[in-house]
Amino acid sequence: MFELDLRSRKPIYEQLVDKLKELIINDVLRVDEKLPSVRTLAQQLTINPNTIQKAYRELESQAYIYSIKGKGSFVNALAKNENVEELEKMKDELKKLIAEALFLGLSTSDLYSLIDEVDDVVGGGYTND
Amino acid sequence: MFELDLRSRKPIYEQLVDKLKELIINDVLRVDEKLPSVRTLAQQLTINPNTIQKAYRELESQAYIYSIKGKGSFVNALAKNENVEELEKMKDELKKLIAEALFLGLSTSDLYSLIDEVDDVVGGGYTND
DNA sequence: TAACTGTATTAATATATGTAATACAGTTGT
DNA sequence: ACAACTGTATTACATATATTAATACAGTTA
Repeated sequence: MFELDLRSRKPIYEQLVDKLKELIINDVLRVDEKLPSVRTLAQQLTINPNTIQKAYRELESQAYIYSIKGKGSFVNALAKNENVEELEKMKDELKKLIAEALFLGLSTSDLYSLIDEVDDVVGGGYTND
Repeated sequence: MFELDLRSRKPIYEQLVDKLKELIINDVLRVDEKLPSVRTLAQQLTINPNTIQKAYRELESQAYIYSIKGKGSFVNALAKNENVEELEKMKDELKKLIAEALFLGLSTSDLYSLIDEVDDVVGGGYTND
């Protein structure tokens, strides 16, 4: 399904969260699609089930997935704009990064291009104009 | 000078790096201006000098400051576009965040606005058109 | 020389991360 | 009902990282 860098200083569960978000965002994992079970994925990646669970719990708290005891974990039909808190965090993070990028020499048009580039990839299906 | 959240899960030295970057980027700390000494700042913030040093070392490795033994640490006259490696990292991070932001419901025009907003604050003096 | 700078090292401690083993509860298909 | 699967929780242990502490060395400055 994907690969992890076990030697990275970045915690495994964080890598997992990032990768799964990526798959969900890029529509590789579709709404209501079942994710691998905690134990199955742990076996595939040869890491501990608890670590998977930690990642899933984090994804659930961010409303990317939902879990049902006995059934499994599934991709959430994400309510756009519902997660106001997450969205504000996101904006703050973006501002910081943008300021830093401008400082390092990127131009505003460089940044515009970056947005368009990403928007093309994700299909633009998420914009609410 | 600034405040830290000692209870945060984010390491103190990382908070320090972020805050100091912010001050440098927003021109509060100017080129060649002397930063507080390791020991002074440690005393002001009531944290350990080693923690300050760790932050300063990180800032130095990212070319935001330079340090001279016996004299002090100073804001660097940052060579724009020089730090190619940092810039690529930056772009990758930005792409991830942008994809996530679009997914969470932000529109491309929301993101454009965000860029303009930040650009106004930092004065636009860093764009290389 | 005294008092300041950055830098380095070693040790002790606390917290975070990951593994391991085990248990409990809900679902599904036989 | 049962077996085999799901998520979830707990406890313990090992390891890595973060932080403090004490101390030392080297360069600068008045």
